[in-house]
Amino acid sequence: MEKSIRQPKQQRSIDKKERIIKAAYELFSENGYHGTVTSDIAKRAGVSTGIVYGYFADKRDILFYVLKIYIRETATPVMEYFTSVSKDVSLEELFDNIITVTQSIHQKSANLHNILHSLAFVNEDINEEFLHLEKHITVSAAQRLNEIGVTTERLEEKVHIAMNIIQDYAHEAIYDRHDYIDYDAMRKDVIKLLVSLFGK
Amino acid sequence: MEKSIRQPKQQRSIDKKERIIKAAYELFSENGYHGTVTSDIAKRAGVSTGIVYGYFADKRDILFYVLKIYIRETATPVMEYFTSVSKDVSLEELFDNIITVTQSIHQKSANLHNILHSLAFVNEDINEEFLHLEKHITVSAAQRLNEIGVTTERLEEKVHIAMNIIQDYAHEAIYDRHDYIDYDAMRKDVIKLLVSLFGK
Amino acid sequence: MEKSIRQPKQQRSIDKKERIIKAAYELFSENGYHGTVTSDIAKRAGVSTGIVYGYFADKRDILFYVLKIYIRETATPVMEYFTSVSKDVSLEELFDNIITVTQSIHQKSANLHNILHSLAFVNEDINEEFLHLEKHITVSAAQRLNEIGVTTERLEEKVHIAMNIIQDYAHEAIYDRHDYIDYDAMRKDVIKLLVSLFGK
Amino acid sequence: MEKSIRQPKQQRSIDKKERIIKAAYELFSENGYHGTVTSDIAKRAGVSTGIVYGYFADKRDILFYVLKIYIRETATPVMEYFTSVSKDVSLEELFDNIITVTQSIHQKSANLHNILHSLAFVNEDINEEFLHLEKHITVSAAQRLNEIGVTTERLEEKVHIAMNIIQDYAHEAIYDRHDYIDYDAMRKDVIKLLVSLFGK
DNA sequence: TATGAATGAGAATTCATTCAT
DNA sequence: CATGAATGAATTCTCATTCAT
Repeated sequence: MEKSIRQPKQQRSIDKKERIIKAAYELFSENGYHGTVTSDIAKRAGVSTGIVYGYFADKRDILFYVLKIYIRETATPVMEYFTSVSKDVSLEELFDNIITVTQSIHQKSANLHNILHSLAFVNEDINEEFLHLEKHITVSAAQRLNEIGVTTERLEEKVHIAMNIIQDYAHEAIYDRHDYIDYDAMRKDVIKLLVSLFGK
Repeated sequence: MEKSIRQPKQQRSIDKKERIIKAAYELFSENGYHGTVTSDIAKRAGVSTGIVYGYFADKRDILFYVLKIYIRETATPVMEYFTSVSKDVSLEELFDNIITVTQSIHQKSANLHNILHSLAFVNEDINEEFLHLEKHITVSAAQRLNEIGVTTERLEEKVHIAMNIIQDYAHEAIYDRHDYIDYDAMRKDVIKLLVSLFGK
Repeated sequence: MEKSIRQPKQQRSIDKKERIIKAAYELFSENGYHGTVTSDIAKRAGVSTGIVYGYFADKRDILFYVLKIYIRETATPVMEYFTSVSKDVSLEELFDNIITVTQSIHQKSANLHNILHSLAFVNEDINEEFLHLEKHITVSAAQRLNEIGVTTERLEEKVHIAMNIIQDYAHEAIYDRHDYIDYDAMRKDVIKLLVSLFGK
Repeated sequence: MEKSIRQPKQQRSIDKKERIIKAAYELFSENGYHGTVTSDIAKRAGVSTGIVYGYFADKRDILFYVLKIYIRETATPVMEYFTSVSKDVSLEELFDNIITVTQSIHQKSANLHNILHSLAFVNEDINEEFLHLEKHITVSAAQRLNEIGVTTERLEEKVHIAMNIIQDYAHEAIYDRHDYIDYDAMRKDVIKLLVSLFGK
């Protein structure tokens, strides 16, 4: 007796499915996965509890869709910047812009970032998805850097390091807010460091 | 109706409290906070379910103690290394050793690391604790680096950056295991980068 | 706010109502009443969920119609045999044939038989229907046996007993399949017993 | 993370487990399995909903225990009668007594009988249990009849037939209550028939 | 102090039935 | 008449916390 998940064809239904995902996205960000109950998702989406299970197999399935949105939102802006950037951009400018983009992403979803990452430990599917995302970004970024003239060895390893540095900075600058840290000064150090990472 | 949490004076009681914390530490690492039920903590600690609430206000309180242990275990080895290291150590050697130490820490508690960090979003107390830890390490490390002869400006900002790089590397090297990444080569890049961060 | 159940006049509608009953019949047989969900009935009938409630008051109402079909299918073949059988048939042959007929009925609806009977306990209407069916068969059979020359006293009581024996045998022979029972030999015993029940 | 079902050692606990089974027994009899909700079982047993799942894996597990009680209650009195009866009892008396015993059993659990039997169609475990019960009774009864001097062939087949006749009679006499049937007269016919089944 | 059985509020999920289109 | 998405009450089961012993 298989459970059939509605495949929304009508625009109205698509809207509804997306409203549910959006509501879950917000609530997971605010209260975590375990701190969010399905009926609240439904309520915020403006639908009944029942219909949630018309669109999703279970609560975890909703999480999975949220994860996909998160990944899309995370990856897209950086990728777009990479593809749009001129080949003779300076490394300083390149990283400065990437940090800006990354920060704006973090602004809206840094909570979710950690929540999803911590779930990745318990859930193999989520972990897979993150690994895949990282690979995608790393490979693309490495290729693009190469086109831009970065010819250093072990480009992928360096991209990984760079990604981490950028994300950590973006994260810190938004959240941690240690009062003894000057985040603007720190940003300059970060950029200088990144340049030295890829420079000769 | 005041709820009095036992302040264990007897050694037996101290042992018991610590056994509970240890059991929780392990189970939270293995299954996450929400994947761990209190009775299992009690069982692993070899005590009754009820007595857990003699030593802790509630489940979250246990988490808090686990966090403290985690922080102690995380901070101590690095701090110890710093205080024991000779003043004329090279930056390469210094960072190489710190990475080694950090990796051995992550080896046993990387799961918990993320679990705790994701809970920090929902729980202000936990967040405070992490901020405090970071400050402590940053300040101490900066001071020690200064003694060693690192005289660069904005030392604390740089220490922050360095901490992040080291932790990310340790984390990646243990978990992510992308097959297209050579983690030993990456390590060399990381060290070089750290040296360039603090070097002139 | 009267809920009006459609009285289908159009042939198309009659078909549809019957398709629903048929689908329910099949699904109740396969999965029981509680194991069948209305939307599956609709799906198998090739109609929408909603229209089911155009033809039936509620799920129980469908069951009631299924019951009627079941009763018709159960009673008809035996009754037909009785009316068609020659007056000078031997009791052996008579019962042998009735067993054959009963078995072919059970073949297709023995599951439903039990499912309906167990629901009869909870639902008075269903119980009534069964009592009525039994009465109908008993009276008709008794009369026919009389015509055939069976003149024993308390014919109706004996018919009841006979009905039970035949149904149990048919049921056992199809389902129970104890490996220590020889069902063909058993059948001979049953027939002999039935003959002795009505014989002098 | 296995779910541990309490194995009650204390008498108090045993009482409680049995109270739950008893409550379920009654409620299943009254309203069927699907018509009974777990919280009602708890309520009637005078316990909390939660503790029910301390003693039973799930609702179906309770059913299984009820089934075992039912089977014990059903089998025991007949078996006891068989073992206690004198070897030179007449078949008339033997069957008369068995009918009496069977009737008293049905008096209290005829509803449950059908409810369980209908669940047996959907649940293989329950079906197994019933087959096993039938085999047990059949074999024991056949053996005992043999000791009493019944030497007819195919004894087990005949015992099966007899069991069915007796149970149907007991059931009818209690429930059906067709007004055109004289159940006392019917009883005499049943006994005569049973005697003729085993007699020479 | 210690036990572990007991509590009961709360969470996920289902499904008969309704209703907007 | 027909559709099938939507509703929401009801149900099973869990687990942090309490309490009788």
